Amino acid sequence: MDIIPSNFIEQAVINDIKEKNLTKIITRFPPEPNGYLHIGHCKALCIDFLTAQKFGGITNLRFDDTNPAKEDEEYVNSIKEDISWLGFKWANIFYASDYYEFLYECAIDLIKQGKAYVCDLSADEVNATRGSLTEAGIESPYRNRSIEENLDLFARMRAGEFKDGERTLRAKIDMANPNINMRDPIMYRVLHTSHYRQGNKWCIYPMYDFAHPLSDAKEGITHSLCSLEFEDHRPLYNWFIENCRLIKPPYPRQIEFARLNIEGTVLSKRYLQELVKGGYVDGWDDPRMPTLSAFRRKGYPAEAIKEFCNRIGVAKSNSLVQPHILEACARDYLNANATRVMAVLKPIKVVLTNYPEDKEEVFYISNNPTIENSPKHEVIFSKELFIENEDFMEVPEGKFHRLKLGGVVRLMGAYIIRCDEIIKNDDGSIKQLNCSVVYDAQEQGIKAKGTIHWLSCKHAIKCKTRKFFNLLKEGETYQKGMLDKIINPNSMMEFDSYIEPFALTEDKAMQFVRMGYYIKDKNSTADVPIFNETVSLKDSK
RNA sequence: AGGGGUAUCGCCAAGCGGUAAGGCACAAGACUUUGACUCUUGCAUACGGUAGUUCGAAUCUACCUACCCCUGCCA
Repeated sequence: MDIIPSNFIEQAVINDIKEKNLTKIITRFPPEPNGYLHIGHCKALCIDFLTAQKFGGITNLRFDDTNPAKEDEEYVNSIKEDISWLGFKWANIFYASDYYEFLYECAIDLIKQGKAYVCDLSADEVNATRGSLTEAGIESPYRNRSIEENLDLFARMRAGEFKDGERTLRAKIDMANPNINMRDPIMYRVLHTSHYRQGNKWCIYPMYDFAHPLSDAKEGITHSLCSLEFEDHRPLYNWFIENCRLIKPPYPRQIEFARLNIEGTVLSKRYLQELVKGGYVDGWDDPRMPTLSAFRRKGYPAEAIKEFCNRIGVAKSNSLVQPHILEACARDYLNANATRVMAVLKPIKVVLTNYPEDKEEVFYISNNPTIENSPKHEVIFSKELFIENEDFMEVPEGKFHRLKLGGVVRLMGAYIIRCDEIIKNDDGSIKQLNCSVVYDAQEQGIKAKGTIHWLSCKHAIKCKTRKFFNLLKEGETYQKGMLDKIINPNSMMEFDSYIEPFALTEDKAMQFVRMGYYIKDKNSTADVPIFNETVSLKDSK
C-alpha cells in the first residue's frame, strides 16, 4: 500500500496488485543451463528476487532446459552455486524439463482447438515462407490439416517415427502479422538427442516461446521479468497463455528491462562460451571473465556486486556502464569490512643503515582502522625493507610528499625514516635506497607529511600478483568471429610482489592483498583490481 | 506492411503539468600513521529537434531525427 516504487517494474507491480487483486507476487529466474552466470545475470537476479521481496513475495529458480543440445549438469550446478554465493534464496527449484508432459498436454489442447498444426516443411522452407521484415509470409500447405490428422501426426512425432527436422508443430496464428514472431511460430521440433535430465525419454522438444509462458503460468508466476529483446515476443507469450485452456487466470505479465552492458567486456553467455571453448581464456572463472565465478575468485564481495546492480538502476534505455562503478562498490565494501594487510606490489629495497644488523621488532597494526576497536596483528620490522616503487621519487614533482632523496616519510605503524642515498644498477635503475631511522623525530619536531607501507624483506612472502585490464581492446565491441582480433593481448600482467605472512593465516588472503591495492593505488589504473591466487601464494616463498 | 522500443550532465539514473533528485567520474579545499577513508564546496537556465496546447511543459499533442531489437526447428 505504502510501498514506494523505485523503478518502472515496481510501479507496474503496484498497479497490477490493485487491478488484478493479487495477493502474492511470484517471480522467477529462468536461466538455460548452457553456461556460467555473469554479472549481467546478477542484474536480472536482483530484479527478480528484490522485486518479489519488496512485495513480500517469492522467487523460483527455474532452469529453462528445453534444448538438450546445449545443456549440461555442470551448468546447473554452477548456476546454483553462484546464486547461493550472491545470497539469494529461491523458494522452489524447477526445471522446464519436468513440465514436458504438461506442455505436451497444452499442445494437444491447442491442436484440438484447431490452433496448432503439424507442418512438414523443412527448416529452409519454413524460413523461405516466413516472409521478410516488410513482406507477409506464405501460409504452409499443411496449415489446414484436420484436427484428427494433427493429433495422429503429433503423437507419432512423440513416438519417434520421424527424423530430426522432418516435422514440426506450429501455432496457427497469422502469417501476415507484422510481428514475425506471430507468423505461425514453431512449438515443437523433432530432436533425437539425449537430454541431460530426461535421457532419451523424449525426441520432441518444446521451443522457448511455447514453453516459457506456460511454465510461468503453471508456477503461478505473476511477473515474468526479462530483457528487452523479448518485447517482440510478448504478444506471443500472451497468445499461448490466453489460448491454452489448461491455463487459468490470473495470468502472468511479462515486463522487460534493459540488459547490462559494461565497457570493455563482453556480456553474452554465447560469446563467453566462445572465449572458453576457443582457449582465449583459461576457463569460466578466468579472472578476465565477467562471470560471477571469476569475480568470486578475484575476491570481489558478493555484496559489492549486488550494490553495483543497485546503483546502476533499472530502466529500458540501452546503456553502457563504466566498470569503475563496480570498482567503487568494491572499494566501499572492502574499506568498511575487509582486514587490511600490507602488500608491496612493485618493490624497491630499502636498507636502514643505522639499524642493528640482526635486530627484529614487532609492531602492531590495526586490521581495519575504520572499525572501532578492530583487532591488531603483528608485523615484523628489520633492517632491510621493501617499499612500493611508486612511493619513492628521485625527482619529486608537485605536492609529492612520500619518500624522496633527503626527505622523510613515515613507515606505517613504525618509524619515520630519511632517505640518504640512492644506489643504482649499471643501467641506471634503482638498486636500493640507503635510509636512516629518525629515532628522535618527536624530540626534533620532525613531522612526516607522508605515510607509506612497507615489509621486512626477510619476513615477507613472495608471491605473484596479477593486474587485469579490459578483456577487449579499447573502444572495440565484440563482433562474432572477430575475437582474435579484438581481444586485448595485454589483458593480464604479472608481478613479483610481497605480502605479510599474516595474509596466509586467513582464507580471504586474496581480498586482503587487493585491499592494499585499493588503499594505495585507487587512482592509478583500477580497471580491474589486482588479486592473488591462493595457489601461487602457497606455492611461493 | 514492416513491427517493437529508447532518447534528461562524461557514465548510469530520478522525474508522471508547477518551474531539473541521487550515484559514479571529475575539480578545488579541509582532515589524515597509507595521496586511502571521511568531510566541505563546485559540476544540466537545461531535458534529441521543431512546432503547438497551457498562466505554466522534461512531463500533453503533432511532425521530424538518432540509436537498439526482430526474418533459429537457440534462449
